[in-house]
Amino acid sequence: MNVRFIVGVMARVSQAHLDARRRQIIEAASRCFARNGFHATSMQDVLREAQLSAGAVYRYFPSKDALVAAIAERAFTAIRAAYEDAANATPPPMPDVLLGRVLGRVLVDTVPGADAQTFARLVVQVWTETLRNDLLGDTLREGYGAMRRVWADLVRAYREAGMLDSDVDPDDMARTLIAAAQGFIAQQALFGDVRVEGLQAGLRGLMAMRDPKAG
Amino acid sequence: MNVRFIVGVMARVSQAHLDARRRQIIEAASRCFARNGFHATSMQDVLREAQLSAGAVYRYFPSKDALVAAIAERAFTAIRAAYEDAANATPPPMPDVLLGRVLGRVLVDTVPGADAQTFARLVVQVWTETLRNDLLGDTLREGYGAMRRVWADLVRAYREAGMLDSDVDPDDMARTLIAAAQGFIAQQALFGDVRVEGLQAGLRGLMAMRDPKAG
DNA sequence: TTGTCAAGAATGAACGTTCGTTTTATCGTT
DNA sequence: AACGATAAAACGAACGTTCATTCTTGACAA
Repeated sequence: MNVRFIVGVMARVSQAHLDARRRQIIEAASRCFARNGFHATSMQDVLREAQLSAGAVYRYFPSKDALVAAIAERAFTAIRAAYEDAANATPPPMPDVLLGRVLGRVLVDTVPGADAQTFARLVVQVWTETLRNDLLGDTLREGYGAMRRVWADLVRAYREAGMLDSDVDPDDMARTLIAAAQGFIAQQALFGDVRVEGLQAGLRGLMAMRDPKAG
Repeated sequence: MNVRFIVGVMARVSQAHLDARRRQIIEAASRCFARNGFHATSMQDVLREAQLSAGAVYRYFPSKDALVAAIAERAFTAIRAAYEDAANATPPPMPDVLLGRVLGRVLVDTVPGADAQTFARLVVQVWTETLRNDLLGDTLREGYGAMRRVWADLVRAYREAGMLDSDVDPDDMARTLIAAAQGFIAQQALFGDVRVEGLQAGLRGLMAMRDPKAG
């Protein structure tokens, strides 16, 4: 018995070909899913978009669910990286700069092939899928929890640097900043006419507010 | 010939009964759709949840799409009313109070039968449906545009009252406030452990920030 | 008040279609 | 020639919807 039977025989096409096919499928499916959602998109739709047959696609992904999971994980990874990179900057940038970096990276850099709105739509579709897929839900909650902790540390750094005149709970403020980012992504998905600079201006406006009735 | 043949005979059951049935179907379907989304929920699921037969449901709604549309419109109406009521208060409340009123009303008052997370999940599902249903998409964009105008006026009122030390574009700031609300709804849907008071604290934290490098 | 009856309300099995997936045949590379 | 990669047809299952039928309601005659 040849050892190659254990480790597998050489593939008939190059690894680069296999990788390219896989990416071709994922990108075509992403476009379909962003457009119509995971469940209103049929495998036939994906096959047509990828210009591939059923047999070809099912060689790379064992099921539609696996394809959905792969695409969701891809989105998770991109978003989490963007959030963490932005938070790692020292000294901590002001919220408008911080969110600008996160959203600039998420909506522009992560998907070179697709436009920002397509990716934003995919993100919203992934949100809904996490509501019914416990595995995806756990992944999302885990990532969100980690992000909240990192950003809460950032809020503490604001206070220590004298940039924040308030004893606000760092976790509350982290959640609020993340909510602003999520809302921006939702608007990008739903309306498509948003600019990161607009959100940044709005945040600076909020930071410039004061209550005349307060001390 | 009796005149009743012209205006139609009396209904065999009371209008109250018909209204109750219709509400029963809508609420059962809302629970299903919030749980699994519009397309991963089968009519059989809805029938089971409503404890009704197919024929009964199809007497009240001509198709699944019509049921989806009715539920989406219902969510639109509730949300738009919450936003506009909050903005009509004079003098304009600070953003934390404003968003607290919107979200308190949207997530608590609008759906007495369902809990806040169920309604939030339904809202996110409606978002994704507007991406593929042009009719719903137009309704959403129309409502969002109206909301932006109302809230931009509110930002102008802030400035005139001396509560906002910035020449920020009112529309940018309106979008940002709405984004915060949308992000909160997303978090309520996805994680379910959010409190409106937390968002309000976070907004007050943002308003208490200042850049030591700036003038 | 009670009994009768037409019509509306509700049922659930069955329909045609489309789904995700599998199987079979062909192509292309080594 | 051999075998993996792809195409294309075909599969059972599940979908939304329909329809022949049964149940229920309420007006009206007695």
